Amino acid sequence: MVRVRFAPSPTGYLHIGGARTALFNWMYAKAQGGKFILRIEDTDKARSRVEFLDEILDSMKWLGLKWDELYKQSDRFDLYRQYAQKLLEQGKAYQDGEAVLLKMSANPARGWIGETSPSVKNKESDGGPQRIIKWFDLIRGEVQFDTKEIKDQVLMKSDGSPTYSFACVIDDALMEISCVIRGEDHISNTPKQIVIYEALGFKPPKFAHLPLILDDERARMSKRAGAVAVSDYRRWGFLPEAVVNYLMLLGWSPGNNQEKITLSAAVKNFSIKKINKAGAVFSLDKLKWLNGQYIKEMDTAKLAALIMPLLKEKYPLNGFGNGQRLENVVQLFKGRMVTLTDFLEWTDFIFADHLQLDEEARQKHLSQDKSREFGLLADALSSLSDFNAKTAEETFRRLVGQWGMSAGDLVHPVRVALTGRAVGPGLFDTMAVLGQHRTVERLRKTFN
RNA sequence: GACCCUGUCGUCUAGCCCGGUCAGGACAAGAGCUUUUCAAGCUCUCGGCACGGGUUCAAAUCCCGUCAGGGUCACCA
Repeated sequence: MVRVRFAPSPTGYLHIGGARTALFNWMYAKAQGGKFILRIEDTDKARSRVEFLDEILDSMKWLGLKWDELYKQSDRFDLYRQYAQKLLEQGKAYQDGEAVLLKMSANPARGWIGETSPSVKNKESDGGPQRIIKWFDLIRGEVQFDTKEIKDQVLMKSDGSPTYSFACVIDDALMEISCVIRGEDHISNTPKQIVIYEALGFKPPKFAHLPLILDDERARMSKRAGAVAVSDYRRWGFLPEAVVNYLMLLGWSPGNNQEKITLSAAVKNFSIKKINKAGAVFSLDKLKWLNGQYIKEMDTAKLAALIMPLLKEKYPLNGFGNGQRLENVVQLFKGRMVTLTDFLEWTDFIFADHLQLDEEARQKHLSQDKSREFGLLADALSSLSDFNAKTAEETFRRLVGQWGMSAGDLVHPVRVALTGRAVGPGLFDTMAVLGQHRTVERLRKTFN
């Protein structure tokens, strides 16, 4: 039975790298028909906070990574104490003040490793029992460390709480984790933990160490390098499907040149052996591109439903009429949005109380007086009994033709007059979405 | 510094295990088409096997070395 776990510590928000670790664990569990376990490593009481726990859980749900079992290490302190006591009694650990340490080197007491593992080659060198610890990493192949690199490790801290490695080993063993999939930054923890497994008499699980996500400087992504919290991406208007899709492509590939791929399709294709060894630089550009693809292909009504709460937040007093009108606006901007928040930025001319005129656009397109044309166009448009993009365009082109102007001569000034900007979607679709009343009104007010 | 991990276009990657297809795709960049603007879309272009030795008829692929980058060295996780 495949059982994997993701073990975040609630001392900060869910990191984008952590999210990818969770994702690979989740995909592996699903691909193997196993269980995905979420374990909260809150042994550091001083740094752990409930707000962070809530945020992590929220982000996991948002990403769609549901867990089968949930544990908190703070509920299990008795367990860790019992195992520490056992090691003490067996002489494999010793006490230093209130802390409990695992015996490893010659000092203060000769190592137990040589005695309990007669099969391995022991070599007396600088005073300590020495051997090579190796494991077959599912991603990296064979990795080995010399025990002389490992010092006596603290198992239980002076305050009675377990250290990371001790709690981690006990939990992974007791929760019957079959494979530990975690970041590359844990490689050097692995031999230390294998030693603890042995001391406890547990069989170590398989290990798979994921490459790290790097920043532009090729260093591990950190808070100071920009956005690392999953919740930041959510707030900026990224879709969970896009974030998940992007993250899975960092260090893994379905192998068929497919870039846009759903979680369920990825699971079908997933193989831990196809995960890369080298760190991957995070590219916001590519994430944005993917997000834009998801938005373009999303059902308009669904997209409108995602945008509605954002609009209500920005314009608390606006009623937004019926859903159909919002859908029309969404339809108009869908093809050009990269994030959900782009929509808010571009549609203020529809939802805000007052039109904001971009100064540069005004100077470029409205500096010449076009009050005669605007007035006649407004009259013609207001007399339309069926006002829509098609009839507005016909009216517009007819007048422009009569005046011997080219369409462009009037299109740009009118766009600025209606939207406040020089750029935007097609003018007649914009008019349709703005509505007859406001279109006419803005045309009449522009030069008066 | 010690130990460990890694090295294919600027970036993410396919290919590597089982040597032989102009080293394929995507993002970004550049050009064009389309067009009432900006995007989008479509087409094209640019650009890479870190370096040096081997092995071999043949090396991105196998072996060795060098260099470069990263990670870890807590009573933090």
